[in-house]
Amino acid sequence: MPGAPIASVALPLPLEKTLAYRIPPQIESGVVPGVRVLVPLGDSRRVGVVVGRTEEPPQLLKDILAVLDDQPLLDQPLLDFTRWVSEYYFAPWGLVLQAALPMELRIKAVRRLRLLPAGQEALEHPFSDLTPHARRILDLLARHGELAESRTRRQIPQASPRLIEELSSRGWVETIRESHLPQRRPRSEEWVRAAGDANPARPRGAAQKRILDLLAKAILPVRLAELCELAGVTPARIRALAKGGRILLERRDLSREPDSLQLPGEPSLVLTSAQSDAMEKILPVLERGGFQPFLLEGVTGSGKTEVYLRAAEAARERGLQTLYLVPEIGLTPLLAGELRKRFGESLVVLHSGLSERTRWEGLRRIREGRVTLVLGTRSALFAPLPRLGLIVVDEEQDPSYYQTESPRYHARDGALMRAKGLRAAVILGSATPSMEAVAASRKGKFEHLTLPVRVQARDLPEVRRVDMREEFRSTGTASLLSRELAEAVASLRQSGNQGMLLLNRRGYATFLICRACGSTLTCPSCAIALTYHRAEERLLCHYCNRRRKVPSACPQCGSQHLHLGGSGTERLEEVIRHLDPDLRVGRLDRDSAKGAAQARILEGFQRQELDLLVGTQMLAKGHDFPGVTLVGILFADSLLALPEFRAAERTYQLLAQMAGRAGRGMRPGRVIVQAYDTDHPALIAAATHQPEVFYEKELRIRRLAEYPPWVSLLQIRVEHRNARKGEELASRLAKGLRGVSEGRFRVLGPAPAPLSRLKGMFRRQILLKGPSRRAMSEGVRKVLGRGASPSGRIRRGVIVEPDPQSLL
DNA sequence: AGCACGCCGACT
DNA sequence: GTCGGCGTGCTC
Repeated sequence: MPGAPIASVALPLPLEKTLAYRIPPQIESGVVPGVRVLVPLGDSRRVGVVVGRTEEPPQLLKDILAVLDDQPLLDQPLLDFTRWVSEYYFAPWGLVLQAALPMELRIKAVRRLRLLPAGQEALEHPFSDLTPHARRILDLLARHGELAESRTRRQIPQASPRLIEELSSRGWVETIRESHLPQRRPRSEEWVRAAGDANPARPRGAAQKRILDLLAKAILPVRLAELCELAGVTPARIRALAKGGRILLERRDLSREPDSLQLPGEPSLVLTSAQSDAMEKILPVLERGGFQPFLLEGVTGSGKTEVYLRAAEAARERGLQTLYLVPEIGLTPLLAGELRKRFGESLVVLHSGLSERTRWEGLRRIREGRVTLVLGTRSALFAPLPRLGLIVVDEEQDPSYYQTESPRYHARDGALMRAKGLRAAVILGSATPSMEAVAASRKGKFEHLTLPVRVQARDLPEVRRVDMREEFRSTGTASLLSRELAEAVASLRQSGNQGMLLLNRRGYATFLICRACGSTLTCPSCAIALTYHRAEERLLCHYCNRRRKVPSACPQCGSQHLHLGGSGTERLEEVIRHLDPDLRVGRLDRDSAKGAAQARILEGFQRQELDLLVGTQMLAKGHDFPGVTLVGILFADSLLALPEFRAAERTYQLLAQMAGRAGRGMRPGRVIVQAYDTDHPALIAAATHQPEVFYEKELRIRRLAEYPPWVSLLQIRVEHRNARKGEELASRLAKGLRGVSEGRFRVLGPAPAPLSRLKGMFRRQILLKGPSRRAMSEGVRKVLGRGASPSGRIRRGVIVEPDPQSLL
């Protein structure tokens, strides 16, 4: 059959290549790039995305079974962008597409089991040689007739694939394969609005208050799902409120969604002169179009958000859409409210916490083209906006823009690339920019915009460094809190001020050591000390989450003299309670702030029901707390001990952010930084509010040590259950890479990773360093890619990370 | 990813 | 002697 058209289809599997399928004539017109198709693969069916057409047929091809969309889900530029991400980050194209269209590529392959007559007989026959497990399975199937394999396994855990295979080969049961495509054609959705009640009833409970507050802030009606999301409540809660008549629920027919209303915004704020200057740089770029990145540097409270919003409004006036990326959406309910006010229904919020349905709905609205602004986290980078003219990346230095699991990508770098392809503008905003952004603006690649002062000219807090070596020498004790910090905490209550203490380790004690033999309790599957959590009374591994009881004697030598060493937030909380039993203390870390608890703690603090909040770096993010006048940072230099080239940068950023939390109200703030290495540039710069001092020094260090932004890095990590085999593989790869490097890059290692074993896997790493990213990628492709493994299969246990964010 | 195939160690 | 681990190849 010559001349039959052939489509290239990317499947959400770890495949290096796309697969080719014949296009049956009946569906030919529908098979265009960007639509999903159902295709046969092996003996199952999969959903893939058509990425193009090919000519030469390899040989026997299968037919596309069905086209699943009337319209492409991705236009050509977006498709091109996903291909770039796939190539740059060594991630299978299909997996990148799946990240761009979450869930929609998944097809449920279900295996059902059915009892055959022979099986029925075997069951009834008294002398059949049925094992007890087999009998239970057949019995179950006899009762149900037919059952999904997963349900069978849930009821009878022994129903292994092997056993089922055996039952099937004996002709007792039959396995039937089915493929379910998720059906989703939502016809309507529910919206919530505040009842225009003259005398609104008082809210009962925190949840109700949150809901009503959010509604009041939003002014316009809000999607039910979105409100649930923002308030952290279930729809049932909101429905209950609606029953009471305090809010109104309305169902909207989606096929007739009204054009977005544009309400007059608030009387426009007067911009500071720095904000106006920034706008004057940005507006002409939006006017004439073309790729142009800006680095908008401004401390917390300097008004970056207003610049983003004005730029987005300007883009809207020119018929362009804006993508607004934030590190975490949970921290920005106020932002969402503000955007809703100014963009009304032309705003879509996208993030990974949304239900599948809500997200699908958001994507559908985006594709329809009436959306002018998308607010979202990392994965919103792939929002299918057809007229994207501006991308905002707020807090561009935030590590959560990097996705640590396949497909690995950096949303900030991706944003720059996507904008380049579309000839759009990018605003990267930060109070504490990444070294990369600073270097790029020095080189003139980014236009540097600065918002130097806080709005309303509030003073920066005084930052005091306390040398804990000195403290130990003078007091003779190793206390968690220096005298100065302890006093400051103790005086909080009478002054009516609030404080925050940052200690970047959760749990009670960071290790359990045997006084007799000196061994520390480590996780059996990770090369890491177990942390003692007092609330749970368990030892916890912070990497694999394994937990175990606290042994009463040392497993090594049997001694009972076990000592809890190192302090985490749990112990800090205890120390404070001891210091001042009347102080109202809250704790914010991953243990205390699971789910809705986080909002509750933050709210309690905001309402001044707590005097002091202790916690991990979760404290550094989040809302404004005007009552905070004291910020304490314990072990401020602890990150610096890590073998990480970004340690100083992260330390500086954390300290500067924390310092920004103090004194945001009218009262002056005070920051106490406790450390051993108080003279480190990161600490000095943060203490003296002189970012340029830090950046200058750090840039110099990075140049000497040959680290980004001066050179590019590419990390290859080999993970293997067997240490020896992992090492062999890593050595082979390193050798291969040296063979192809031709002096264009250096190959360091293989060496054991600093975290040498995690979840039972031994980890080794190879680091490539060089001026050209492309040269390194080519080298890797030569050694790992199609040439090395003709199958196009991606090697298991070999993780390629371009521009690694962390070398642990 | 899931699945089949083929190769070596520790059990009936 | 086989069961079953693991490494490798393949899916259009």
